[in-house]
Amino acid sequence: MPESKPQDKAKVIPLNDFTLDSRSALPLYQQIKDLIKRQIANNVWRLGEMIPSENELAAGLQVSAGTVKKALADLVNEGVLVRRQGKGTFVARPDFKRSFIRFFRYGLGSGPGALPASRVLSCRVIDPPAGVRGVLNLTRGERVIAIKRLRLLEDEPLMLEDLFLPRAIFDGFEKKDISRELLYPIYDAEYDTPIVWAEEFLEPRIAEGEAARYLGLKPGAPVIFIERIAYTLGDKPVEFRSSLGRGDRFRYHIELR
Amino acid sequence: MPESKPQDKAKVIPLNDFTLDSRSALPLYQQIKDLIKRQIANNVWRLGEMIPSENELAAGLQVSAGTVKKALADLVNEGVLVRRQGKGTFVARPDFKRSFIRFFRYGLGSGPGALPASRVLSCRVIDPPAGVRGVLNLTRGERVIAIKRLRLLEDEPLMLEDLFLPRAIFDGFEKKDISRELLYPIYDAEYDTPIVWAEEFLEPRIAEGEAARYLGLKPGAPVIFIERIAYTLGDKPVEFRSSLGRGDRFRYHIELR
DNA sequence: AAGTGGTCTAGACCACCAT
DNA sequence: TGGTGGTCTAGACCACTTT
Repeated sequence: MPESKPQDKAKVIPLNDFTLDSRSALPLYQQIKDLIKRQIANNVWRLGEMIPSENELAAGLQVSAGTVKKALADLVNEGVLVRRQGKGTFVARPDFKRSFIRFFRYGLGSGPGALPASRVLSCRVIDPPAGVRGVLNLTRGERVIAIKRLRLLEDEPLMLEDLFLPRAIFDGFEKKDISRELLYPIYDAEYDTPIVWAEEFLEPRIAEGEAARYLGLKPGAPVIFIERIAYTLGDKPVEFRSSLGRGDRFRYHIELR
Repeated sequence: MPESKPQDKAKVIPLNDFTLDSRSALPLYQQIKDLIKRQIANNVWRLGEMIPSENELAAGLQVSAGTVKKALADLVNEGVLVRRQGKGTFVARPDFKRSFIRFFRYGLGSGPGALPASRVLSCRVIDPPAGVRGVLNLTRGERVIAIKRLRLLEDEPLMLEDLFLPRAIFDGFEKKDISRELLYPIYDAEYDTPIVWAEEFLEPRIAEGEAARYLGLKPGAPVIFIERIAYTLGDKPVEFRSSLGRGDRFRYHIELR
């Protein structure tokens, strides 16, 4: 999915509502950063889309190009924007490079680029467990789509995953075939719910019962327990996953600087 | 340990050997960044010390202040430098905020700020195991100081740690009392070997035998296996640790953006 | 008061990309 | 060719720290 054109060709930059306060304690470039983040959070400038150019912003906001540059550079650094010489400035798509699930060793040769296939084990609309209701901020009585799937690579099981989605947002999702599809592009394209960021939690556990069977492990073997909460615009949680991964295929790496 | 004064009061900025090439393909600010990193790697500008001011650098290198600013801002962003208004620019000390060992839940209330005490179980000079020799780049026959210690908080065992140090660098270290000291400041102050960065690897395992006993776990309980390689200036590895941590006290968190 | 970094301006010139 | 971002300059003024 390549990036889109700038919004319309009209020169109407939708910055009308915004004016910068030069007497504010907040530096101008900070106000500009906040403004841009707000435009993104309000889905005025959407993921992957081009935003107004440096010059347009500077003119529209009545500040110097250098000040806009500083704001944009900061946001590039924070991973919010991407700039490409000759083309423009775009709202970044998060890439999840550091996600735990990228740190499962894959079979021979295939590095952490190959993506696991998945076998859906069950898919139902249910009343959420209390923990899930809390995490997803659901109202009492609101139901969720619950999907259990086994992710494998080269026919070897990697992870067993439980996925919970609010039905209010993802109605009908349970009827889709997701065994070969990436989920987040579907959320974005078909449910207008881009995933903007996520957090993950990891702890070690022991394989037991049904889970051990699915993963092809003896009970008592080490596994990694991962929880992920994924957020859409406005920091609204819209997906909860909890996964068990085979310990013998997992090794996480960080650099400390 | 506060930061030091600028090197001498003489205005002799040790940049004599360096000239920037304005015709180079590399932008000036990149050349400046490289130069500064080289000064740090060669221990000319030491950890925590002040480096020449923006104006001095600009004058010494015959570039505009803005260009120097850009280089310094980048290095601040990379965690190499710290700038303080009114005071100066300093070589940063790495803080290891994301280290795995910071993600052990501590006893009631005490967040990840409290530091575990340690009980040294053994401390000897030995011939290194093959793996350790490889990691530390040791010559054949070179010996290492091997320390095994139990780290605990509020008298509860947290981690069991094996530590390997090249004797050529840390001669005499084995005689120190390290049960209440942080190690890296000792490396820096007493062995002139500052730790500049490190990498860590994590995988889930099962507690067994002696390790289980030390950790107060039943055999078969989940544990976290962590390896750390710590590097001094010039990316030279000078410490190797491998640790086993109680799984029930560990939970790691990341944000994906 | 003198020195530091932090913000901001108003230019210039270049490299890259689309047309 | 015209528009984009990338680099660089030479200033100005401010806020903070130290002496």
